Amino acid sequence: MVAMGVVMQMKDAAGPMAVGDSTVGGVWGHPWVLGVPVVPPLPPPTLWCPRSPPPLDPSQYDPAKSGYHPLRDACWGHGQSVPYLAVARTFERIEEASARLKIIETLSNFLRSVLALSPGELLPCLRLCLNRPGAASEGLELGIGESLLTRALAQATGRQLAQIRSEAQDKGDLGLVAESSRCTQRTVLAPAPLSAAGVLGKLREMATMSGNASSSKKIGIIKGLFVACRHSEARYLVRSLSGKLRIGLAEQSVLTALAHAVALTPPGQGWPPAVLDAGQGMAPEARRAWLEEQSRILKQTFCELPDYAAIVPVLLEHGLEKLPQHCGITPGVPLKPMLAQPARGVGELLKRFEEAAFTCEYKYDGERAQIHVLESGAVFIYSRNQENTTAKYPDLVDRIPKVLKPGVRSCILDAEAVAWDRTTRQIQPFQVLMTRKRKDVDAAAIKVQVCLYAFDLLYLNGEPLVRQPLSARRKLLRESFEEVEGEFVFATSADTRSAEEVSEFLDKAIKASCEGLMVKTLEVDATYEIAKRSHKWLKLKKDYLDGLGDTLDLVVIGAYLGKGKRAGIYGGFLLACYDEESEEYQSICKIGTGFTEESLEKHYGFLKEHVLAQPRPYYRWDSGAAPDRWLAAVQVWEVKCGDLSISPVYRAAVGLVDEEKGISLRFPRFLRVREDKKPEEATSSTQVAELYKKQQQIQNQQQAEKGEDEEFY
DNA sequence: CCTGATGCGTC
DNA sequence: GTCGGAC
DNA sequence: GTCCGACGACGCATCAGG
Repeated sequence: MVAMGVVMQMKDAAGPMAVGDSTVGGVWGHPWVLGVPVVPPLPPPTLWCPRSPPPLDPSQYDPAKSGYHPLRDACWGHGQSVPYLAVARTFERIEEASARLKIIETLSNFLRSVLALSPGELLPCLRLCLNRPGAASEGLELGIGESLLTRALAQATGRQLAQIRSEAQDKGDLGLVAESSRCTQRTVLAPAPLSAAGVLGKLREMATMSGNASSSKKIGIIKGLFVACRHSEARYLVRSLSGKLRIGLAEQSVLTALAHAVALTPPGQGWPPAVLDAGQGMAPEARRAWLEEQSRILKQTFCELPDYAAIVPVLLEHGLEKLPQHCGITPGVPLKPMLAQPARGVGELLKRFEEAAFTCEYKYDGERAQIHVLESGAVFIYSRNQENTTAKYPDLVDRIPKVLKPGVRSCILDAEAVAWDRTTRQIQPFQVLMTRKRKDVDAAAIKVQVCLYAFDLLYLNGEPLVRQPLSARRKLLRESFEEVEGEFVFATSADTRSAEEVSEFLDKAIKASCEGLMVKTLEVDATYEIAKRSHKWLKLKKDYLDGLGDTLDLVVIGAYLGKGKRAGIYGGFLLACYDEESEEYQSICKIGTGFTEESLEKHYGFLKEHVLAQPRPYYRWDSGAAPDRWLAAVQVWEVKCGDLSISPVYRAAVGLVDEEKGISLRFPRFLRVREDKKPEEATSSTQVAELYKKQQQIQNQQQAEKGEDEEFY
């Protein structure tokens, strides 16, 4: 019954906001949005647009050309569906550029044509550009990865799987393989050209498929799309399916481009549109400032309502200026969370905040939880990325009403959900939290308890609080909730001023099983306006500080071929510690960050000379972490990490902490080559085990166990 | 029915 | 999550 | 400072295949 209730609530809240995307016709049919045909009946082109030139050849479409004209330079006609090739051409031009302004202008040009010619397809076009089939809260998953995609490609081209795989490794991009492979699928008739909306429709269709044989059905759809691909379409289709567009375009640039497009070529003008460049005649600086302001409006709205399905129809009907009147924070709809930037030391921190008053809070090692309480009493929980995690936390859903003080009718709360041991009354490691079930959780069967650490209040009783400073939000937070130990408490904080106080508080946080501190201004620049700056807060962790945190000296024993911008060189490496007892190198983690481009090139040049046909007999590893290339143990690297963890796949220090399992590193990054160390002088298994055991979290846990034992005897 | 591989989310 | 590159 | 895309460990959910 409880689960049922949750489901009902979710449906209710889906309400007006979660518009969703209706499937947009067939791949090649006319687009339908919200069940209404978006193509109005039109007289023949010659009658309504006498000077309309024949549409440009889509393969020549160039949204990056200077002086772009949304109608004349488009490659489709008014009311026609947007060719997928226009999208692919746009991606090509964007991929070629590295300057963001150029990228934004190119995308904006394409979107202006969509606005002028086929506004009903704006949403699917945006989704393709973002490479998301739907809003995060829709929970759509393609369920397509490299493996499935490679199989589909092999089938469509009639080539061997191994051949596709090896070419993909060489090129570092399955999309390029697809583009250069001839499709050998037979078709009775030449397939009709792909439309943007049609491709998105297929993506959404695949995302909703599940159950037996769903993989082969998906492969069938991919093959069908692939057959119809022309020019660069295959490249971007495959990249979309693999989830990595790799063209240097993502959310922020899409938002800017959309704002520019809507501002320059306003929707809702009828046909033919009178205004194609509303910025025409403006002085360059005035035009720049105006576009900047338009973009700010859209971004602010998007942060409060990150759902294009809700925003786009309003944009089309009312324009950009009036958008905030129609779209804003709504309980039940997740909003973008404030993020934090690393601070490399207390000094940097004080310098960044200058004279402004700030507060330090414990940084809890759990999962971000944005908790919505609706007027109806319904409770929803969202993750940092706006995924709906309500079903994962029925215990929290039940708990929230109990901690609300009288008079709180609706609110949005920012908090961290942390694993909590009720017996020892202690915080548990992140790894424990992750073992909770995620779907259809029965509150009565929960094994890992969770304590909520609340640190912000974004909405209260019908009023958004995001434009108020943290001091005011925090006051309301503390006034609106009742603390219950181990269930719902406010994040421990200290409104400090001096470096010494911050340092002391950091040590306290670590002793309390936290990762470090979050540092936030209280009054100055202290609003929760993500659009203005998404990383307003600072985070301070031991491992950010030079000379602090754990570093290990590890041996490179394997390498992985790089992808994307690391194509042609190694993109990651397998590291090992040295076990003096057995004289083995035991795998401990992979590493793929901390390198400059230059150092990566160097590593490739040096290590490719040490490739082995077989791993050495004295390498100990698990099939789950086998590298593309085995390497002779010739070089030691200094590596920094966050925590050390018990690992299901790595073998370091196996038998020392756990009988079966080895140890691995959380957040490993490359620091430098240790030219002065021989491989046998690398960090030993014993040392790894010691590092594991000396972690504060583990110490605290063991302390608690000891206490339990004493009580027992 | 069970198991391993894969996908995708958390950090 | 961390990090470096381009702007 | 912002934005983006390389890459990390790990665990649940799902599905193909034995």
